[in-house]
Amino acid sequence: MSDTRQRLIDGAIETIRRHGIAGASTRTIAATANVNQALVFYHFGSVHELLKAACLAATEARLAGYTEHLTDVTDLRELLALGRRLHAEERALGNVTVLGQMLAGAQTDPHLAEATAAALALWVGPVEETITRLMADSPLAGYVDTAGLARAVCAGFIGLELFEGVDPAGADAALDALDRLARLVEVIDGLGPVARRALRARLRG
Amino acid sequence: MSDTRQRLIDGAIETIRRHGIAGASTRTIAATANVNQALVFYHFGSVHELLKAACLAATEARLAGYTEHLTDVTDLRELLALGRRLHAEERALGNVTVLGQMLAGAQTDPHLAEATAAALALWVGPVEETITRLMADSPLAGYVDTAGLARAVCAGFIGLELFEGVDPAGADAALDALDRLARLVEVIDGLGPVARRALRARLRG
DNA sequence: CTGCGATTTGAGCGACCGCTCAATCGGTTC
DNA sequence: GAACCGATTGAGCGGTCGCTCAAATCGCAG
Repeated sequence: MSDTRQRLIDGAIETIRRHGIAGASTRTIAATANVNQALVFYHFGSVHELLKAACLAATEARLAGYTEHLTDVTDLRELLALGRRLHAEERALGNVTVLGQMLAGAQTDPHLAEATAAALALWVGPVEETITRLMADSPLAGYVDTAGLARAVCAGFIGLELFEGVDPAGADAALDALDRLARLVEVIDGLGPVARRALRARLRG
Repeated sequence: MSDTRQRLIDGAIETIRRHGIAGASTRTIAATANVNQALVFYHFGSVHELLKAACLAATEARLAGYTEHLTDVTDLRELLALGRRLHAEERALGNVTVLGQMLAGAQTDPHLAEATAAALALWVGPVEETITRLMADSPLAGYVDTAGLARAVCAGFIGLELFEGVDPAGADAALDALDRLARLVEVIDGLGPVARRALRARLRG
């Protein structure tokens, strides 16, 4: 891996964090990376390819210290707290969430859509595994599709990250509310055998 | 209200839907509206002001047939189904969700952030009222902050709308999972007095 | 040192951006 | 008809965009 390539990717990530996808031009990226602007095209061919590589790298870096912690999670509230901590770190570090910018751009840019789908899969996969594991001995197992639930959780976090940029207090209140709901599920999981049977019957009926 | 003003706003909304916020230039907007480009600045002063007006108008139009239906909603699943229907209509109509684009842009553009906050408030308010009403006689009343819950719901929908542009099947699975969860809450709300007391005690403990 | 391929550089092309401006138009008033 | 005024027009300014290109520079094999 060329040194210049890596510096361009790092510069692109930082530029997206500071100015959003729309503000990530080849000139600002190159300036941030302390590299000649024409090298973007020598190494990546187009600004799209650089952005794709940068977005994937940003997602991988973001998830690097996250996926391994997922295996330690023992209940839903911990999963939520882990996401919340990561979310706060991301916010403190770089202001703008890269995945949110990618998703918004992906709505109209096929190049970005491809990279975004790949980045999302990197995130959704481990979350789904964790949720499946957590729900294994819950009365809700088999009742809620874990794949759908994982996507709902991830989508919710992305929405909240975007929310945070406009109404930080509201986003915090939303996270508190979700924490309460997670506790509710925890309580349900702690039900005795009689109550479990009753609940499952009600859910089926 | 000048006819030209309204046509520019409509053109701006359509342009954002088709090309995203980043692709909504004064020239494309004016062309879509069949209006001279310079009139953007005569009527709105700047492209920012036009986008602000357009985003607010889009949100109002979106909520027009929605808020009134909220008063008919009698349980959480209906609220979800209503959001889902609106979401599908939006997608069928214009490809790109305007609020999602606004939120993404608002992360780095203060002008847009102001308008986005206003638009969000238009949406969150009625949802919060509805949720508060629905939860009034639930065992969960007072346990979950309705303001936070409303924001979580709205943020989740925005995340899902963005998700839909990249992975439609995944977004659908997520909505199905949320529907199941809503049904769970419904079951909880239908608990008898003994079970309610037991649940509340567990939630407190 | 010479030659050569890989890398880097600065300049610049055409296209589009937000925005300005003098000129023009159309309706109202005297 | 003349004077007036809000609305509209087309041209164009300065600036940034993605991208190209010939020339310069570098590390290395012969």
